[in-house]
Amino acid sequence: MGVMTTGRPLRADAARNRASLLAAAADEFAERGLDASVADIARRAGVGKGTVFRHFATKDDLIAAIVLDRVDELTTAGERLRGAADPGAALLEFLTVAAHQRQQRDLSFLHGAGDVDPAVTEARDRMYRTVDDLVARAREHGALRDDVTGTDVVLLMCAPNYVASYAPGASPDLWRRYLGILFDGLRPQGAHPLPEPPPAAL
Amino acid sequence: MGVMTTGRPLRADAARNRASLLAAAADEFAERGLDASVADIARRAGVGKGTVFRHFATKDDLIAAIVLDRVDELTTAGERLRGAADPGAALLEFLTVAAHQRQQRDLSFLHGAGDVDPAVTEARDRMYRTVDDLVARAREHGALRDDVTGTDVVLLMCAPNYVASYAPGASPDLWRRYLGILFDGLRPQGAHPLPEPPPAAL
DNA sequence: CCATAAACGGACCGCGCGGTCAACTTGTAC
DNA sequence: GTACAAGTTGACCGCGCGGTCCGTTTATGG
Repeated sequence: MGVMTTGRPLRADAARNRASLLAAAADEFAERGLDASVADIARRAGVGKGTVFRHFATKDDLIAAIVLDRVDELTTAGERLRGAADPGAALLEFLTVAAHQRQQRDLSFLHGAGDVDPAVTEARDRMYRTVDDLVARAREHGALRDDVTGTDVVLLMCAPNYVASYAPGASPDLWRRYLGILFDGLRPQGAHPLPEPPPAAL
Repeated sequence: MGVMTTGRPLRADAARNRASLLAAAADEFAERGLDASVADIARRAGVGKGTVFRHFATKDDLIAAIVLDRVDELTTAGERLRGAADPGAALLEFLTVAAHQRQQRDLSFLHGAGDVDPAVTEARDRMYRTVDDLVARAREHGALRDDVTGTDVVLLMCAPNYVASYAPGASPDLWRRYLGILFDGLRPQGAHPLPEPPPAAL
């Protein structure tokens, strides 16, 4: 079951509620993690709990809808950067955009969110291809060590956020620091051989 | 409330059960995450659910007990490496030990586990100091960029496991690959200045 | 052996969760 | 203005969780 297949257009108020709901859910998940309760999300959006399930058949579908949005944003950013003059800087910029998506304590659910909805799988694949592309260009340009793959980058993408999320009182921009360290590790200069082969494509 | 304060020594079978319980819980948490149910843990250990709570007043206390073990192991490893000839290699070895602690999907709960038990806080502080020491030595030895702190390393420690945990079918040693990349990012050669100041001590 | 305290086990409790539903409200097309 | 479909709502359900409790079993010191 996917994101409620809408036959005809939504009524005005329904569309508004759907939007508040998505926003509230994104905030709530960002603050409390994926365990945030549907009731809390509804309250935050100023609607009844029943309304949530009218728009999204399941909590997982709600998550899938948010993931879909985020992934599409990322893909768009990636495609915009495909033509950049400096492919190395473009890859760094892409990773910055990825990590910058709010303070999202971690967007692990980017991978997490099961494949309830084929639209999510498809969007995710598109994003993976975009990353592959950015990685290939950066490597050709000598800005990236030649033993890392697009899959590596996809996996590493969320790490700065994850790491920073464990420093309680720290700056909300702390992830930039760890992205800096990560990116230095991805540069070709002074790269040491890696002990394990790259993982298969996701 | 801490790990059950034991007045006198445990009965033989009780000690055995306590050990199975700790092992079963570690396995279960590693496989299913911290949401694994106490009932499942009890079943896996071959004891009744009541027995779990006889040994650990609370699920959080059980977690704390495991964390305490792991942290102490780490500290021991760190202290052993303090005297190593090559402080750079020693730091890498320490990070390897840290990530190697089983396939633990992530040992995030290392930070996570609230400060229910003062013994945990104390053990954690000891470990932090050990890391500070290893970091200082590595830096003095020119094996580590001079803008990263012990706190940075503590935060980064779990990243390789975290990253690898999102590659479903991959090698259980995949974390070594990402530890390699991370460590290259920590080397002084070709380090670019970091955009954010280091976080305060945890 | 036996007496006894220690340890065990599983039925039981209250809670909060995701999800349902039938009565009610409201936007909208004519 | 009105009729009706679309939308909303909160009480309600079943479930599985962490945690409790007491009748039963068992290790152990003398």
